[in-house]
Amino acid sequence: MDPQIRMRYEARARIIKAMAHPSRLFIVEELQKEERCVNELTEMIGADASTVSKHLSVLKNAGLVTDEKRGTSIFYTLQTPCILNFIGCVEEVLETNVEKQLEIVRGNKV
Amino acid sequence: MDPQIRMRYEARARIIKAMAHPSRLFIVEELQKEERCVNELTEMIGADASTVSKHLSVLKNAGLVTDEKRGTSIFYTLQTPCILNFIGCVEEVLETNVEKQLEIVRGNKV
DNA sequence: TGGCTATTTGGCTATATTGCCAATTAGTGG
DNA sequence: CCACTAATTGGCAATATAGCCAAATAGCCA
Repeated sequence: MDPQIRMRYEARARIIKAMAHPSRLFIVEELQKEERCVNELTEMIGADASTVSKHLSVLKNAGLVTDEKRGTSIFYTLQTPCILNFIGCVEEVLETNVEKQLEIVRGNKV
Repeated sequence: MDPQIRMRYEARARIIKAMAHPSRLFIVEELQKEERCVNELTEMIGADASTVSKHLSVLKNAGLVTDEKRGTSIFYTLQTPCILNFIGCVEEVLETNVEKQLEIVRGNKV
């Protein structure tokens, strides 16, 4: 593959990889509703604060969220409204997979 | 986080993770145009055939592609047309990121 | 059957990711 | 200034991923 083309795919993959984790996916969806500070997200997720902080930094480095300090808290905001389509498509895939399994269980494919 | 909710996010993350690799992203986009056999994809990507085969199995396990044997070749087909939105959103993020960098370089933020 | 091509699998190493703890930084209020 | 809370960073161990080679499998055709 041409190096320039490869770089293009690497850039895209980096963005996608930033979302490829349950907690980060949760954060993205939660921030879709409203901005949240690290503490709130930490409680919701139920992991160590440092873990959540690192997840947030991954999302931030990918350009998916931005942060703003207010008082002692840092609030994170989603930067990409189109993520909605993203999740929608993923759900579609999941549904299709389950349907396929159902077919197998029912024996329609045999 | 509630275990059931967590499982939901884990399922979604698995799908997304399947796409979070340059070569697999390339494959997905290529299959959007037309079905391809392993050999064709291997030549396009320029990696070892076994590597490409493993990437394809990741995509297959995620339910993103299906395979069909014809002759000695195995053709892979994309199962999820909505992936288009996916990539579109990722591109949007990339563009926004570059724009932000541009602003920083130009000093508009200072 | 034997040789050929296409593909997958096993095995291995190198690298990346995750998540916790401990320590640090930074703002806030008494 | 001190104590307190919020958040990040460094470090470490466990686990996962990637990609190559070698070997196995499978279909095709002479």
